[in-house]
Amino acid sequence: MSDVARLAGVSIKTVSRVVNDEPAVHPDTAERVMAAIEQLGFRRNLGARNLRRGSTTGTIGLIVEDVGNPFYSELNRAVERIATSFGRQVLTGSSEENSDRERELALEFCARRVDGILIVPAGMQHGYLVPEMRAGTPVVFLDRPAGDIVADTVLVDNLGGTIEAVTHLAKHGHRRIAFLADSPDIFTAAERLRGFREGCVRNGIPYDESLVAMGTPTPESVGEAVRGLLTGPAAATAVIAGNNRVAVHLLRALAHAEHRPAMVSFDDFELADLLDPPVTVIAHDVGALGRAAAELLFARVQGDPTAPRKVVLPVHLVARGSGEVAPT
Amino acid sequence: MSDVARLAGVSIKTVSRVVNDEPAVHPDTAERVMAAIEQLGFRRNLGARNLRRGSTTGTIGLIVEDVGNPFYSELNRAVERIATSFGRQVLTGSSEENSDRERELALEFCARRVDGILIVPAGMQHGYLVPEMRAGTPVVFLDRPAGDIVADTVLVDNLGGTIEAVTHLAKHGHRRIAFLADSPDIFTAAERLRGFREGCVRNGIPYDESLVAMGTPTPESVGEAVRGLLTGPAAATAVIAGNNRVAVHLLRALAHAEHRPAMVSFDDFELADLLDPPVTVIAHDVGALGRAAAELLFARVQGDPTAPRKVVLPVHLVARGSGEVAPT
DNA sequence: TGCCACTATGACAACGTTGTCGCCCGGTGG
DNA sequence: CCACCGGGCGACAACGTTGTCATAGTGGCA
Repeated sequence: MSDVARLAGVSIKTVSRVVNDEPAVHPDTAERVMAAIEQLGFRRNLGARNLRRGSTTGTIGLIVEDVGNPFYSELNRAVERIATSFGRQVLTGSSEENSDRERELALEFCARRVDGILIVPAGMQHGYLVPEMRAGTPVVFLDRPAGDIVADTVLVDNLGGTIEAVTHLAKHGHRRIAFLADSPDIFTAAERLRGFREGCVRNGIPYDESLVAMGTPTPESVGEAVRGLLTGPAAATAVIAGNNRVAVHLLRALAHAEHRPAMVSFDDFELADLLDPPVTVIAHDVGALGRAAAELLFARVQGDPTAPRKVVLPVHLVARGSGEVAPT
Repeated sequence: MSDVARLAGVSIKTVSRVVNDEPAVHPDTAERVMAAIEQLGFRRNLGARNLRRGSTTGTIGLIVEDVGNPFYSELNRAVERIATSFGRQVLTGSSEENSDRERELALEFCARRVDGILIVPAGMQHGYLVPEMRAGTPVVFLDRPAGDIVADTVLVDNLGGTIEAVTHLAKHGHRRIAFLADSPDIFTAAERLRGFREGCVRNGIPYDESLVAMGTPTPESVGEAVRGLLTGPAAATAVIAGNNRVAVHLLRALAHAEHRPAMVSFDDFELADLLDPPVTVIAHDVGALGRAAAELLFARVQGDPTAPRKVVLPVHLVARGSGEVAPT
């Protein structure tokens, strides 16, 4: 900036005025300064600017499990849209379902003085965020709640959705329904399991623990669960996949099975409608999840002082075929 | 920091020493400072630190067309992995295939003094980056080349892959092959079209422009193209989808068709193997693309002074069924 | 003519850090 | 006893900006 000032024959303050479109600069001077800026390829240092002004940095942090997972990338996109509309940029990070990594990312974002943080928590302990929140960094949890602190949260109706899935299958005559999901350490999986039990109760189906398989979904783990739960005389006639990852592995495991169970997947996913049979899903609007959380965050950034809110977004069953077959 | 210093009864420089693990601090003093830091919830301001040290900011920028597109989110993930291994964080942005937006994002990243930029360009003019690059911000283009400047670039073999797709279909007896792709303004689409023509030539198939439909893929545009190209007496017996978006729309448009053409998709996509018939694709390793670009970027960040490199990654055909049917 | 208002500009401090340098003190060797 | 050394610490400047205030010049008006 001082180079520009020297070249234009003005003080550095005048350069500052020009780059900030402040009035009270003579047009001729402004032009000379612009020319110098152009010639030197000057671009103002936003870091220094933010430091001096003590204002917001114009960035927010987003922590998800895996930015490469279509579910989270759609979330990312929705968040980015809102952030852009508020003139902010997004720092993203993948926690990889590791609470240490989550913490590391969150604290680094705080050190960068992001204006706020959106977080799909991996861990259950968030006391580490208390000082940061008290220091004025708003935090909104999405898809899963905070572990041990009170904070803004946006969730989907995991419980209701899974009850609906069970009821749907029961309506089509199924009494032996298997439930495959991610590790119960993950809030959404635990909640959906709760919905599964409740759904069984409501439909007069005895809850059978041996039809439940939970754990980090891999092709192998899901394949093994399929062999265990869906074969033999006591085999389940229907299966609920607890999230989109499980569903994909499940579909692959079932691809070459002689007879396939009825199936409902929690989470919609691309091409579900084009499979044979098309997959019935409990769909929720991932974009809406991201938007709601981001809008809540920006309300906080702009000083909304109301008590922490908890928003639960609705889900709905999309019947496509895989869930509407009778037990064999 | 001065609050911490006051509370601990030391100078602010000593606090700085403690947070930086500098030697020459008495253990007792360090402990007092740590306690004060804990009590006040102090976290050092990375912006101020970077300003003072004049060092790198520990961030890189990534500009893609749409962070929500599975292709780009996988890229994002690969880039993030490398960035993490170099201790950097990633600022992401979606250009939405708009060159003004691309430029805006890139320049804002520069204003934030990112250590480097990875960009899937939307536009063809990149002169605006020259001052930034000269000022020391390395830029690596990926998936598509820079428009009018010389810069590091990592691409995939669009030409060879499409030739391979045509050859594969020709080998199965097809002579009337349709080509559906994104707008020819997009490098990859143009290049794949070139491969399509070259593939026709090499296989002794007359290139028929009326079998080519290009443009931003929407369900409607692809549906219309399908009606035009794949029906009637002169209908194509096979079709090549120019990218994953086109492929998905194409599959949906074909879902209820009475007889379906043979099909090959450029870009692999999730569940392609589970469709009926499974979709034959020209696959390339998106993760490798992201890794190669990010590694090249960090080599530049660390001062690699060699001439700009151009890397072309190989692609390979994965035969799954949809491309191995004879013309009807 | 004298004064005021206003425009255009610059000097300087400050944002929160860290690099440089120098000071004080206790111990060590001559 | 003194010179010297090194450990521990603080004062100060500087990074690149911008807010505050001061100043010089200009034109208008009584």
